[in-house]
Amino acid sequence: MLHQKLSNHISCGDCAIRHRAVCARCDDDELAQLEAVKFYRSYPAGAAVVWSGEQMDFVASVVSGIAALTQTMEDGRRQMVGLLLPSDFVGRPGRNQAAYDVTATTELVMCCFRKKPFEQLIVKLPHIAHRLLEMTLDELDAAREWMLLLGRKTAREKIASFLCILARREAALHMKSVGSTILIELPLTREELADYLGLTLETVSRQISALRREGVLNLVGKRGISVPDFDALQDIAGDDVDGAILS
Amino acid sequence: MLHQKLSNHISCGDCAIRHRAVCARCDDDELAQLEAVKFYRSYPAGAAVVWSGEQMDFVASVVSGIAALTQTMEDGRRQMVGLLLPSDFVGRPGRNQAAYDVTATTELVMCCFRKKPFEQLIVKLPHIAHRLLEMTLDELDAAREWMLLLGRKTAREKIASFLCILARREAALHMKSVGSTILIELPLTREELADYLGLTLETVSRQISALRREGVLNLVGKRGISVPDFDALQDIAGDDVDGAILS
DNA sequence: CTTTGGAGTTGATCTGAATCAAAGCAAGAC
DNA sequence: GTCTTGCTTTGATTCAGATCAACTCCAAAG
Repeated sequence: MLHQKLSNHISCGDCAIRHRAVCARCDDDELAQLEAVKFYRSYPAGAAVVWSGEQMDFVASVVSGIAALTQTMEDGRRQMVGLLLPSDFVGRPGRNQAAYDVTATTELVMCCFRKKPFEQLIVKLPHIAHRLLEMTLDELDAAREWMLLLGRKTAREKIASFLCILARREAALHMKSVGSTILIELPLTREELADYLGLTLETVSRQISALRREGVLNLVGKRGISVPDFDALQDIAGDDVDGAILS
Repeated sequence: MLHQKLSNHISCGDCAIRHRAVCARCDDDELAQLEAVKFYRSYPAGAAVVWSGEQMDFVASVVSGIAALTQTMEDGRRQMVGLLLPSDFVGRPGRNQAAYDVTATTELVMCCFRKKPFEQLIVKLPHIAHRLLEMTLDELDAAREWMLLLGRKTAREKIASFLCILARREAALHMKSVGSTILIELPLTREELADYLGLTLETVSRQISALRREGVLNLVGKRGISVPDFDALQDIAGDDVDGAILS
């Protein structure tokens, strides 16, 4: 990695961007500058953050909760093009209009920076630009992985792939190995899932049911899914596992 | 834009990256440093530049010709995830292995930089990182546009969308308005087109034939396509035209 | 010239996912 | 309690695009 491994050596605790996106190398003075243009916003589940084409005078980092980027065609067909998890970045420096609909799919807290001063800071503090580049490249890789899913995978594989991603994340968060049973909390409704995977909500429901019948997963309420055998799921996902890149 | 509008104030003429990707703000000394780690490579149409997972000790910029990024599943299903046009950037600073198969779809010339020294230059010359960020964000937007195409558009719309992109590019290159008849030279075979659009080559062929029968386009040889009425094509593509973002 | 082979087209058939339609199920409102 | 209401599941049917299979075209090789 260009950047030293992310660390929490700056104690602040409440704002992901200070930890991850921006500040791993900030000194106190620089931090103070960021601090000056920072503010928080929170949204209830389902709320819109901005609509595509609207003025957007801030950039932001997700602190907690999950936000979705979606594109919509005139006739109503929708495609989710990004899922923003804590520490992910929203908004494009140098652009004034939102390029996508941004909505909160769960309760959401974002740490925002007014755009003008943030852009000035990018120029003044080169390591912020580096970190942004690093993050953008990661998003680009994720988007390309998703293109393979959208273009070539079957409904069954799409569902399995998505659950695999959530499961890996879950395992990483709790520092557990992916061996034992993993409990996933779906952050999306069936319809949102369909919009993410390029399917209809009926197909999503059917495929989840099919996997349940086969014992690959168990439903825990409506949003919970437990995966007893992660390898089986990964197998169904059809992912090119050796494609894991070591940075 | 973060960066001042791209200009050719540095006269070199033979290398896109010096014009566009990197050097719009370089002074002579900085240019010399870039020059020292630069070399050219050319590939015939169809040649592989690198395979996914291989060691890749350089980054590069396309000078002329077109390269494709593709992902492949174990069973052979392929999805193209990027089309690199002149001045586009290949390779990720900080990563040693290629993440995708990179192949030349036409005769291709690339301007390469050895990776280690290039990475040092990124740190030393902040505006290079800015320009890379700018380019990566553009690619991310393009990828997300493509996700909508792959997930939600019909075969007919996919073909029309792709031709629209080529036509717009063609019109921009020749500084012509998109009003009159545009002649497009397809840089891909039907099979590559299918891999790009998430279709089979038969469907691609059928849809092109259908558009020809309807008079939306004319075939000129095998690779040439003329579009008498660009608006009609754009209409079929179903693009959200008002989504055009002003930077 | 003929042969060969790669690229493209076209046709017949099949199938996975969409569409249309009807229940089921839980949580909150009243 | 029972009535909404939003989300989800399930079933029947349809259809766009995949698959399988010929066939055409053209350029390069012999």
